[in-house]
Amino acid sequence: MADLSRQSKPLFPIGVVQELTALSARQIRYYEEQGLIKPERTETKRRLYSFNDVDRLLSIKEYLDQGLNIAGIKMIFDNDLVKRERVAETVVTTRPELSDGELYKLLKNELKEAGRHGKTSLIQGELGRFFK
DNA sequence: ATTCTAACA
DNA sequence: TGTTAGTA
Repeated sequence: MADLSRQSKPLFPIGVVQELTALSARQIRYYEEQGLIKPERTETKRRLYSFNDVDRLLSIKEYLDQGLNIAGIKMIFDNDLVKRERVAETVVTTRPELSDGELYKLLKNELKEAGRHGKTSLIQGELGRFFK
């Protein structure tokens, strides 16, 4: 596990995230209050966002102008976590002959796709009607 | 120069 | 959500 730590490493300050996501600092901090993201803090309380946080913010923006509210987005993220765990469990129980290295490679790709865009399109449509 | 928290003519 | 005030 080397690629994972890179994506979750706290790197950029809110100013950079603002440009990367085209979101206002106010919005970025607000989504944090709502529990959608959890950036690290420096010794002096300044926020540091990871690659994953930025990716998350971009997803939030998409879901938002698709008509979902904070509650709906929370459910989608929670559901993504369940899906990731389910995928991992499935692979492990189905192919016990895989070496750790092979298993890791499979999981890394599966998790990346599931966490990104695509696997959520189904539930996305459902939640859209109840939380907009 | 930047970011942070809190608050609202 | 924007914006502004007073800091760190």
